[in-house]
Amino acid sequence: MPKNAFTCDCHAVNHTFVKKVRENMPGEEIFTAQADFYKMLADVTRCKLIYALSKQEMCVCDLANLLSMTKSAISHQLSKMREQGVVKCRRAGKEVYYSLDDEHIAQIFSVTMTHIKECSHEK
Amino acid sequence: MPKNAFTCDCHAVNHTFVKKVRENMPGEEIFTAQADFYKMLADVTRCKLIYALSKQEMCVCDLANLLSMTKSAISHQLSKMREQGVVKCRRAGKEVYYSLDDEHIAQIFSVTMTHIKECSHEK
DNA sequence: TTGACAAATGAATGCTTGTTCAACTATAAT
DNA sequence: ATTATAGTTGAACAAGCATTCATTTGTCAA
Repeated sequence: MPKNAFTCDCHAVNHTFVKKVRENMPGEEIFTAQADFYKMLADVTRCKLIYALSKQEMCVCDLANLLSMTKSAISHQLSKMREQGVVKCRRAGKEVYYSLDDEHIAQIFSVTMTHIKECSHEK
Repeated sequence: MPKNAFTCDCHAVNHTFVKKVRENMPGEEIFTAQADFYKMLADVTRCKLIYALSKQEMCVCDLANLLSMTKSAISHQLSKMREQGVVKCRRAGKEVYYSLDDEHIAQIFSVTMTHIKECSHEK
């Protein structure tokens, strides 16, 4: 059953505005990809991991030690990040070393850091 | 009870690496703020709202119509975004018009868009 | 090949969060 | 005042997700 036989439940719509915005609006896939990208960054643990790996290639043990977390928790997060192409890994004996696999991330990261610091000044 | 009497459950730790990274590592609050910021962007609906408002100031009705969603759903999201300082609003008669309240966001948004498009080319 | 340890994995658990529904407030028009 | 519509809000529900626990795989050393 189409919940939106009418596009919305209201009448005070400025169709000129809507049409104008809709004109060059990216498709659903773009927004989904965008949201997914931000989801990958939207967790304290993953933020710390990205920070750490931007400074130094490290193995799971190192990261677990650095963040005082279990290897399992770290490994779960790293595997998600690997799927998304955020980090890459190489095996060296028993250890697996992780590093960043995306130069854009560090860039976006630093812009955000600046933003955060500016905003905390304002308040 | 301290879950980490030992900092982690492993022995193969390169303490030089850990020490080096820990040295200038930002505090917990910074990472929390950062993750919270990304959380605000990590949703398809909010991405669309930010896109729309970056093009045109609009009221809840317009946005509900544009995205084919209920006013309630839109309003809930906008109120979260307002708390975070992402959007601001002004009342005009019965309608409430929303617009972006943070110039950094549009910037980060466009960097990400570029990133997304580049990555989709690679695959 | 056996033991030890790094890392990965699947299931389970508890917390977070987006949307819906229903009720409510605010404004304008009659 | 009453009615209609824009918008907000709180509770409830379902879906998603981070961590834990137990188990398994991979690699090295004895």
